Amino acid sequence: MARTAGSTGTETLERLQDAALELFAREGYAAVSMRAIAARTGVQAGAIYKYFPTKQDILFDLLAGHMLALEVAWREDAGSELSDFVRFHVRYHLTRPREMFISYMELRSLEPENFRRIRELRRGYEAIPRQMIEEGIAKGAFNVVDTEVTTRAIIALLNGLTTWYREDGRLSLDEIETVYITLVNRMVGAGEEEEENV
Amino acid sequence: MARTAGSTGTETLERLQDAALELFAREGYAAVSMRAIAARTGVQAGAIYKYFPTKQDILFDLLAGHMLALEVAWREDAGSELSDFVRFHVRYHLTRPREMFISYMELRSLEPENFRRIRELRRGYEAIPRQMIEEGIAKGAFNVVDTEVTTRAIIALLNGLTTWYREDGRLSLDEIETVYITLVNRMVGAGEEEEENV
DNA sequence: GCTATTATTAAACGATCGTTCAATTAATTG
DNA sequence: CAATTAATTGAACGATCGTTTAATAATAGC
Repeated sequence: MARTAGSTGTETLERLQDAALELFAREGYAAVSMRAIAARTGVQAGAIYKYFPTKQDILFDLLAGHMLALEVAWREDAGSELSDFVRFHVRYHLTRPREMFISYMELRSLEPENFRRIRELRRGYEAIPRQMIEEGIAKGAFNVVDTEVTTRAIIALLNGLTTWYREDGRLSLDEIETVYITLVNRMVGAGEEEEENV
Repeated sequence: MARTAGSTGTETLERLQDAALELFAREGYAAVSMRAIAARTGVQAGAIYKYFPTKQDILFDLLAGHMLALEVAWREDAGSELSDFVRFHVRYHLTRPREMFISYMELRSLEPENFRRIRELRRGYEAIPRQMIEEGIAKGAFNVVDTEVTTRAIIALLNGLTTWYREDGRLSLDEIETVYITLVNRMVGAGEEEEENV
């Protein structure tokens, strides 16, 4: 009942977050106990409370951290075309499938105030393709039947990656990226001649 | 501690299933207690066990029932075109948003054997658009970059409806249906002239 | 090498979980 | 109207939940 040999705060914190990420992604927030997270980390449940005040905070920190990192990453290599966004989104998320999965799967496990905060971050990020689509339409580069439905459908398509993508699958990241860019270009009715120029 | 006035088995069963459907959709299977389902139905928790041997069976029956009803409904008004399937899928699910939502959200809450059974039903249903896409390609009516990714993307697009559709939203069922048919036609590269003939 | 400080354990808290069951009443049957 | 069956209650079961806390060992600072 005391400090264990070789333990440091930062390392335990990282291990806790990774364990929680893995378990939340696989079994869902509500189905994962603090003891399960602790066991996977190699500590007792009580030790978690040195790092997180509540179980809810573990989830919130994971989601908020992901959304903030996502925005930073976009700002670092942002492009102006919708295809730039699609490429970025696919590439970023396929290398972080667990974060992507819980980020849209566990929204409902957030308490009201936490939910509102993550939803705002989400809206900010989704405003990027939304604006690109609207500008493309305004410039006459795109041709869509309904802006709102098309935008939502494209966002759903991109988020839907989480439901079928498996890291060990036969499909390469490059291949998925290329196909998704083509699909989105077609959905917005981008000029047919250069449609395949991805 | 006895039978209540006016109670019948079939009505209580229906009320239990509706309560479970609503709660599972809103809070998630793991976060819903038997007592919560009972309270919404207007009975005590113990009464549920006259109708379901375990909590897991409530979920399984809901998912299996939905998948079977879905297949029956398709067989009743099946078409041969991909757009027929899209129309059917959108229309069927938008009138049953809770069933649609838990059917793909709560797969992971199923115990292994139950999961396998529902996954098989799901594969059977998703084989319908898959085959339509493959046939369209074989006939030269469709033009896709990658059959597998395109098929998965279209299925994800259709299932993604659950993530943003709200019954009280401003968008009409007809409007969403029409846009989705156009989007899918574009994704598969259906002949441009008649693309908009939905 | 002593002293803080940090990290952790192990036990315990009350609450809630899924589930069981004997008792009991309402409805049905003959 | 009596006997049977169907439906439900309410209490209880042990297990597990998130969380708290006192004790204590390992580390870091001087």
